Amino acid sequence: MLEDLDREIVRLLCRDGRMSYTDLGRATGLSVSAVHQRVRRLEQRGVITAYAAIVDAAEIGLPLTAFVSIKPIDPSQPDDAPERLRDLTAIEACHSVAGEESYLLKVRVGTPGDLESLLQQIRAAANVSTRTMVVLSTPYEARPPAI
Amino acid sequence: MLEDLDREIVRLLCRDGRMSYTDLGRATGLSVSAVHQRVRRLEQRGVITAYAAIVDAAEIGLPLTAFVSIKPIDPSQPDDAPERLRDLTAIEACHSVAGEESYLLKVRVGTPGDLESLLQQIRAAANVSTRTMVVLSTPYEARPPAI
DNA sequence: AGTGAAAACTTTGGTAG
DNA sequence: CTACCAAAGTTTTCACT
Repeated sequence: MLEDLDREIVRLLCRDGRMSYTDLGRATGLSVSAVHQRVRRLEQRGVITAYAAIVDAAEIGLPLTAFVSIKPIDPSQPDDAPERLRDLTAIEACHSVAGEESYLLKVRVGTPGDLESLLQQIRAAANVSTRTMVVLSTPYEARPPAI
Repeated sequence: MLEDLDREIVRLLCRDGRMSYTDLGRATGLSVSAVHQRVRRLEQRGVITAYAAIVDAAEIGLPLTAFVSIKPIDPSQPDDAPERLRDLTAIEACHSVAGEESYLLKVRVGTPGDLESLLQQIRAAANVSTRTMVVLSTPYEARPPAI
């Protein structure tokens, strides 16, 4: 699926997305231009999809995280909940899941009041019922994959 | 909580973690050194905690994502599940949650067989029962916060 | 696929407004 | 806090293997 050198490059960039090609070259035993070419290929193939700063949500005014699972109220309607919810930027992720409920959303807001109004918006926009798991603390998150 | 300029810098770096200080300066109207200093301060204050490449999990051999909620079998025992589970690198995130269950884990594995053995390891390591929501597809994920 | 080298650009630290 | 400068380092492209 992925060659050893590429795996190692991806592994390093998951741990430090700003690592320089010089350092990647040193770490992999490749020249700067060889690493550069491999990284570009990984980006083009869609293995690496983006680079991002990881931020402490509480520090940017979003101290309240929750997981919201949703269930259609009328299961005969077409299921386009992800598109209907796309503009609610408090929703960080939307996963289609097997089981009782149809989607699991991860949301981040500032206050319980914000969560309440977000849930109302979700229910109205997607015609769904919601079940909410409020996050009390996050021992760890966004750990790099074991590759 | 966070000044307008800092908010804008954080916003830009969440969208492109490899953006140069030169470009951040252009985007914010600051000089390179002013941006540089602000970014360093944001890192030191713990607002920006890391930079990471975002990777397509399927492309690196982890096509199966699941959310596993866990409940202690013996609620009188001390609750140190996060530490007991820390070495299971297939666990990407661990959130303490309000409600029926005590933690919600996000896990990534290669195959259903890997998920089965991971669940056994989770139950054995933390003395918990598990409930698993298998992810069928992910319309979106890791969207940058709305700040 | 890989290397090495040159030009353009970025980072970083000092100094000063 | 911000700006400017200059040295050191990095990125990017290209010719060659």
